[in-house]
Amino acid sequence: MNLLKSISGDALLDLTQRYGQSALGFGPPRSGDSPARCFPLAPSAAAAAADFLSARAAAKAGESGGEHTSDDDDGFELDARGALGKKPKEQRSLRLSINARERRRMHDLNDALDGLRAVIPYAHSPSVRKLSKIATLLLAKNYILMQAQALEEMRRLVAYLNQGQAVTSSPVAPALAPFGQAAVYPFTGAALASCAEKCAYPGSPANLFKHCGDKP
DNA sequence: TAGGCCATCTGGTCCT
DNA sequence: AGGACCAGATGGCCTA
Repeated sequence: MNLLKSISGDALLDLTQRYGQSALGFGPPRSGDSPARCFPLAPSAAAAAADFLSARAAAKAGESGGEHTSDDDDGFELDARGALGKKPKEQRSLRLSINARERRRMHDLNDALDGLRAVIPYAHSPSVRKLSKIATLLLAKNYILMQAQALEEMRRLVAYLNQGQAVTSSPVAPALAPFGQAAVYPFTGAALASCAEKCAYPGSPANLFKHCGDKP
């Protein structure tokens, strides 16, 4: 939490105002939260759940006449009933595969957000509601800014100590020497260029993780 | 009950 | 042509 106290800016203010302390891990658990809400489903389970939800939505739409179409919903039946003619089965299966792909894509996105939640400082507990998507992104942004600020302060401190060493030959400064500019600020100059080159993103999501080792 | 958050479907656009 | 990405629409669940 001390780290969070250092996070400044409108985003955090907004977060704390909108989510209260619960967003930062100190709020009471929300009794209504289902386990599925706090623990994202595994992809296979999520797909199964999605199929179940689709079927349920279709059933509901069928009985309520709602406009929200789904896999088994009115679109094709209307065509069959109406004057537009029946849609070919190929179009139907194409639509289903597109839906499945989009679902998978969104699950991947959610997995990535979960990964982000895992590394930003807030209480990770089953009794604490997980951060919303927007809260996760805003908190992550501020956390990054805070870390950059801390690095900058560290760099200044090391520079100061090294300066003192030049004058007094203090034994402390040599010990800190390995943590000099390049080591403390690894994302500048050649290091940054090297990283950018290694982690280049040549257009395919699969390539994004090739060098970084976060994903297969 | 209103509002927030979310999952899903869908059609459009861009890229490979 | 097929896949990725995006934004809008819709409905469900939950909390205040």
